[in-house]
Amino acid sequence: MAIAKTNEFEKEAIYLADIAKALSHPARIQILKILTEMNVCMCGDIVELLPLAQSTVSQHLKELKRVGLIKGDIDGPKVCYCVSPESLNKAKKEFEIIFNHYTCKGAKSCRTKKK
Amino acid sequence: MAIAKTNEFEKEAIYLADIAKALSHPARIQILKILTEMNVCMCGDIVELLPLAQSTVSQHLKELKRVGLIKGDIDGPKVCYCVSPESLNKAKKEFEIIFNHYTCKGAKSCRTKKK
DNA sequence: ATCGTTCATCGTAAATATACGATAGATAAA
DNA sequence: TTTATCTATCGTATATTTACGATGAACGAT
Repeated sequence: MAIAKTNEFEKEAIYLADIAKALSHPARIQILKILTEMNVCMCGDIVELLPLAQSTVSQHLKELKRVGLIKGDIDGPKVCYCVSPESLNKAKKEFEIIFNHYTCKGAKSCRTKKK
Repeated sequence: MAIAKTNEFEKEAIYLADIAKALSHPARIQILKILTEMNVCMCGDIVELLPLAQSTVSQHLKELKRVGLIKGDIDGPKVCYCVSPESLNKAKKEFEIIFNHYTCKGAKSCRTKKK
């Protein structure tokens, strides 16, 4: 990537991009779905539901944990995963801000301003 | 990436992940913001507002175009970019579905089911 | 026809992401 | 203590992303 310029952008943009990155793989979207639909949260259960190896699923879980969207409680040899309602709510609100902001104002097409 | 397993996931998850990927870089978040705040849409304007070379900005614009979040109208030697309200709205609704779905149901913590 | 402007694309380099098997650590059960 | 189970991490291979400069294509203006 040559030299990452990540730090030269706006804080809000960096936060949103980071959440979006965590959501940018189908496996991670499905993991979020699984974690809420079943309230069983074991890694092994998820592995059975996805076409991926255990180690790969573990990596995806780690990425979701990194941004705080899920939590993992150690329960003996198992780890019990669940979504974090707080951070999911925060992300929801942040995304609403861009989406609403942009959809409200952005209706004017380029075509209209051709001089 | 070894062999991409992208096609073995659910359709909705693939779509959402793809939109999220397009939003997963601060530059692209800021581009969306710029395109709606100013209704001037030239690539050159955006280049001046971001710490990136023209060719890099062009690549980011291409990615946003790929998923349909923005459109580019050719206007002589210039290209006039603007957001696509329709596809932005669609993305907004899809994200609401996961976020609402997940935040409504997912409140139960792992801790509660320890047997 | 030539020049300047605007933008996309090409070529390339380096960083990240994705995926797997193998292994290690932690705990429950025997 | 030994064994089985569950998960994280390591090492590794390959694909993708990010970034830049250079070049090329399209157009307006001279």
